[in-house]
Amino acid sequence: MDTYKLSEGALRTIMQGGQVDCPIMQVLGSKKIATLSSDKERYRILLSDGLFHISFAMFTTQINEKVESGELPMFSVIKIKRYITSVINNAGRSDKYDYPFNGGTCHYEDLSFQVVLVILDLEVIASGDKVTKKIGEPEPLPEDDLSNTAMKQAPWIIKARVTNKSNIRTWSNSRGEGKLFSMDLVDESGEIRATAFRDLVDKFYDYLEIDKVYYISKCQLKPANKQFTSLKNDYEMTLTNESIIQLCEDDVDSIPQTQYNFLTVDKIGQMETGSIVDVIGVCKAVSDLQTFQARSTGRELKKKELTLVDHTDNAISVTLWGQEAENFDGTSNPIIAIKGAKVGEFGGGKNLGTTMNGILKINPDIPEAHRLRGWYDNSGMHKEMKNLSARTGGNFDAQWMNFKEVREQNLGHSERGDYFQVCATILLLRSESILYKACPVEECNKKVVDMENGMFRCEKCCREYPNFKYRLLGSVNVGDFSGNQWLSMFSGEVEKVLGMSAAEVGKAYDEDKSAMTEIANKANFKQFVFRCRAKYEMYNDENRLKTVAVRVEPVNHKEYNNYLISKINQLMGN
DNA sequence: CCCCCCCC
Repeated sequence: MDTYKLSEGALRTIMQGGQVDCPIMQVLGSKKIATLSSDKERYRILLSDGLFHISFAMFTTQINEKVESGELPMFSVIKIKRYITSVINNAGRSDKYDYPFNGGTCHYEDLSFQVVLVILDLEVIASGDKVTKKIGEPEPLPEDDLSNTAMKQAPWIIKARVTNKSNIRTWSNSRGEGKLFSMDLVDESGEIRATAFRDLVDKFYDYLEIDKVYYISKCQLKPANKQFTSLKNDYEMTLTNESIIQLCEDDVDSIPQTQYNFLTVDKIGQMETGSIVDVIGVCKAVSDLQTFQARSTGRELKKKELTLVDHTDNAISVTLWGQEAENFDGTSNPIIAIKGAKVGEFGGGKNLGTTMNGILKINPDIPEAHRLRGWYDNSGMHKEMKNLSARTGGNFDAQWMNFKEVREQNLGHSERGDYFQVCATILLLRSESILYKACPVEECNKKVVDMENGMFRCEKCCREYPNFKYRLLGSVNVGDFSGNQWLSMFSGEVEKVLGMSAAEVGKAYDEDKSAMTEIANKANFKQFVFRCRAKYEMYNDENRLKTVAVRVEPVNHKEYNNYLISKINQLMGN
């Protein structure tokens, strides 16, 4: 009689998630099993690798035919050419399980599952009729290994630490109303956000505590909206009626605490307004608590502004709100770590604000904090910082508007002018007086008088120069769906609109004085975002509204669409 | 299914 060498130990490797290439195994038995969802027959196979055996191997339907046609009698030796392991849910079996997990134990009463080996393709090495007996003395694969595998492979169970939990919030909009809370979860592999709605809030909110570790199973996964989270995960979880959450008190040290993706302060200066970032720095200064009314809601708001600095020698203002502001004490220059701070803009400077989803920690016990402590106490505290929140003056906060709103709101009466930005199309750029000869002095730009003797006189500098520089002056009619408006622009903005430098336009003029119309026409029907300052100014004894496009930029469609969407929501009363 | 997070 022939002897057959089986792949001893292969089952343990496979059932623990490992790979074995074409293992040789022996079929020790098969049993028809009832299936609810399929009308096809299924077989549960007792399978041996000579060392261990398992009783929950399965064949695909095609291979089942081999069983039925008698090609796989008991004791057959097979080469498994393709296989997968899968977890099936035995809900309803109501077994009590103590699942060993990462050295600890997890108790489940209502959750039961099984890892099965599904054989996709096989080759019969020897028919059982020929082999006729069990090879070796295989024992059942130890339960511990299986349970571990089940825990690791089941996509619907995680062991994670709750690093943040929101307040319960209610909402009401056209799609309905309800309440919700969300939490941040962290395990060795990463982080994810989970949200519970409506009655699941009552079911789980009090049970879940920040910093504790839980087994969480059977949640829905959906793509995460990156706009609203700084967590590094493409998905987020939604709790369902099936979800099971179980406190885990053993072996929780291996589950990490909050995971940060810190940006240094200098980098925050380059972030777009509205982005969500993690930051760590030293609280160099803190304002008093300020109380004021929100203009939009009339609600009383409380805030504290602190100045955060780091080893890049940059400083940024961070606004804390409400309770967090009231409780904050920055007198000892603590290290502040914030996960999920929102980048804002004011007067051309950048700032940060804490948000509902963010976490603020004071003097956290993490390496970055210790490094910053050392840096600040040794040298940082004496250094001069570049303040990213400083108002640059050239870049004022500008509300999105359309021209109808500009007209209706009667802008231009304030001392420093009223700023707005509008997405509009150039209808006409006047070609007359578009070009002028300006003082060659860097910062002057005053129009010079041609002395007709090769010299150019600047009235501002009270000097004559042998040269001049060309500059542009724009008078442009721009329109959107609601109206149009004459704007004036200085040289740099006209250059952007024309896609030509002032020197190039000047050269074209020198070569052909009639070229200006054609050049000005290049601007027509181009679309830009015009950031404008409207201000009433006296002109020939007449108080006239002057609107200057202080900055012309290509349309940032993402930002503009966000504005339009919020506008639509407003109109719908959301 | 939320996603408002405020002010100068």
